[in-house]
Amino acid sequence: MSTKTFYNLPVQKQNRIIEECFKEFALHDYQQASVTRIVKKLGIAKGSIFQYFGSKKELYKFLINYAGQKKLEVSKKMLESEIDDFFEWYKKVYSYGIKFDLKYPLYSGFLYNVVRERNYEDVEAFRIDSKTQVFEFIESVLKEQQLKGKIRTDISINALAFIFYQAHTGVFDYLAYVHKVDFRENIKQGKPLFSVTEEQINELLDEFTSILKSGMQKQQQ
Amino acid sequence: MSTKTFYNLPVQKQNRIIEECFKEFALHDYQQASVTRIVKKLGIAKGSIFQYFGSKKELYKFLINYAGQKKLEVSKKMLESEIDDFFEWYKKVYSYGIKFDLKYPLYSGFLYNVVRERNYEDVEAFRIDSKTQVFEFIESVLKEQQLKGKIRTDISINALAFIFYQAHTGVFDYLAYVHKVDFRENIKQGKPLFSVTEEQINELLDEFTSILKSGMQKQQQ
DNA sequence: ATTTAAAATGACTTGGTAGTCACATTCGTT
DNA sequence: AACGAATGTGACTACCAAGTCATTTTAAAT
Repeated sequence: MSTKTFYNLPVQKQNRIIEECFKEFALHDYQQASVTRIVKKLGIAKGSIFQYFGSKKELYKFLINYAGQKKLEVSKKMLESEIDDFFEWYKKVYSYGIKFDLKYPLYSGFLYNVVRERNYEDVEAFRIDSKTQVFEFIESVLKEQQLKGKIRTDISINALAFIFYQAHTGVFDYLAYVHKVDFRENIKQGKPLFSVTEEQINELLDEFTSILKSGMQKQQQ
Repeated sequence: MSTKTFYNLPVQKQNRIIEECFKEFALHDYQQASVTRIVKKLGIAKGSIFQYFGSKKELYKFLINYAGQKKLEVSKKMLESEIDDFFEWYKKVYSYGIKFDLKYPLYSGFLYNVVRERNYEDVEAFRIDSKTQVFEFIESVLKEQQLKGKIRTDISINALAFIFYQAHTGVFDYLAYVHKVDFRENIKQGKPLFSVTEEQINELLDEFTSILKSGMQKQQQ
């Protein structure tokens, strides 16, 4: 299915449609998201959206690529930069993630859902793909750091990468929990997913980094 | 809705029904799980299941309580025991979780789904409840350990509790990832969720614990 | 103004769901 | 055996979903 017809649309209409789709898929998982509801809200015919994207599944893929592209744009420079101090770099990765959320709350909310999507029959495969990519990237960075002697050699990179991955996907849950934020409500109202100050973010990052760096155990004096 | 009629059934039939329900809800999330499919597989009338449990939602709640009860049974002694060495205790908590899985793979697989359920309108509330309970338990243990001087005082218990919670719910994902296990396939075939040796489990626990205990940073010699 | 191609439309099909309820069957008690 | 209560049944309702497609509308080209 080509999205030729869609791209012939006036850019403004394209954006309206995209926004509404993101909203629907940010508020519901794949299965519960309804194309019928999207077209009703947009006031366009049902046939149109299928003309533009072919099927619900292809629409979903389109949105993943679209949001992924935006995310890449924001974090590209950061990902390419040399890693001097690993933990400082790691903090930066986080804060970029949070900046992306502040800039594109809808895409961020959508990706939050994608990562947690568990609809095996239909779309689990895309999710696994993107997970593997992120995972392997983390692994490669950690291996490099281990070679440089920055990381203990008696723990498996696998386990470590997993902790990082978990922390990475879990940071939003943590913020939601601590600051009692209701993502869905904010998405509904077109607000940013959460409102935290730069300070609060840094505090959080310092804590997480410190735990991972030196452990939680009280040092003997 | 009372489950009186259900409990009047021969125990064997009760168990058959419960097993099939767990299977359905372990293989699908709340929304995609189908009562129609359950009754078809059981070869009983649709009306019966509604007579037993009232509604899909109440059936779901019943299953949560049922599996939760079983889990409690397995881990009760462990949870009540004095915490001598925290990290050893923590390892025990994990291994009990894994033992529960080996003993009751179906319930374990079901609870895996419950924790990840994101169907806000219907059942998210139960999930939040159980999450808060686990979370607060972890927090209380950590606070106690901090008072005993076993844990650094310069990191927030909140953040730490979150890492533990994440690790707790994530350990199955990790095992699935590392050992390339397909939970769903195993559930379908009535097998345990995964087959790992005691050794492999201990290795894993040692790694995770070690990272959390002393951090990932290479110590200066 | 006419022709033609592209785009928009929404009633319709197909297939799924949870839940209902009038009726049939079974079971325990007198 | 007869009665009455408890239990089992499955066709049925009401609903909503994705996707289709003959028809209409719009826009562009001649």
